Amino acid sequence: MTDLGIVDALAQLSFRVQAALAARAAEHDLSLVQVRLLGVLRDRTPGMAQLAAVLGLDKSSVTGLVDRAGARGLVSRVASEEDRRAVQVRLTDRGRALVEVVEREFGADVAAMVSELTPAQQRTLSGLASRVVG
Amino acid sequence: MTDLGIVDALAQLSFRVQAALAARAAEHDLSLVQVRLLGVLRDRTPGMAQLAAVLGLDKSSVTGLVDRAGARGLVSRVASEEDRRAVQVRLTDRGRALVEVVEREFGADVAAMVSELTPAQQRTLSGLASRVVG
DNA sequence: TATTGTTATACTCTATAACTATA
DNA sequence: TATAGTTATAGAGTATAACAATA
Repeated sequence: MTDLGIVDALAQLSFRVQAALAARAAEHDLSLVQVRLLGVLRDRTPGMAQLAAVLGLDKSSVTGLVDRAGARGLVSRVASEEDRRAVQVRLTDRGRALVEVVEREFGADVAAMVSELTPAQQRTLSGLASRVVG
Repeated sequence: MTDLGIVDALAQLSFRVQAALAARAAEHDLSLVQVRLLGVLRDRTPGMAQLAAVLGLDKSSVTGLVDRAGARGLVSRVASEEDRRAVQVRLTDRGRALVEVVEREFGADVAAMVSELTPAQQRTLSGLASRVVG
């Protein structure tokens, strides 16, 4: 394949990767944002303000996001014990199971996407991408 | 940096790249989708149905998208001469100027993002990413 | 009949501003 | 006063279904 140049190559790759994730999410009636929400909650039980910071959203946006995920039984709000103003958002078992399914499927999509590269090239790509984001 | 593995590395990289594009777009009051719309129109004057196919949206969604871009003077609908049902969507001069600014700024962002890699590594990354999307 | 495009409707996602309750 | 969170409101983005006009 012709080299697209670093800008177009990374731009197109990012669209492909995001499209794959969005498509897998959509199969489970999730948007990209909902998947990000569930993903963040896999190893944390943040408050609404922390969640807003991590997701790069206004806290009022997160209210609706958590409302809708909660209505589907994927997350729950737990009252904080130290601060009576605060809540902690956590994954339900169902939410955890769902995010694990989506991640497994998405992982397979990415693997397929890079399957034309040799294993050594895949390691090189992984290492370079890791350095860029690290 | 620790190697994240190919899935997480590409996922995180794609979020970074998309976030950079969205941020640059937002500086000009554009969404990611509006930027994609303008980008598609740089070298084409498609009909609404073609536009829907390229963007992966329903044609009714494209109606609103083009309406809003048109209200800002970025695109225009031109009646097709062959088919009296059809329109052709084209960039206005203002739309073209705007998309060129955003692309230049975004290109600089990507360049900064990979600036910790050596030139040789950047070429390697560009080549591998190009092969994946090609 | 099939295709091109719009309209009506409903829902998600998002931000700003105003609000309540607690610190 | 400051912080945690919600509510009210408005607008963008999206899809489905129904529609009009043309092919």
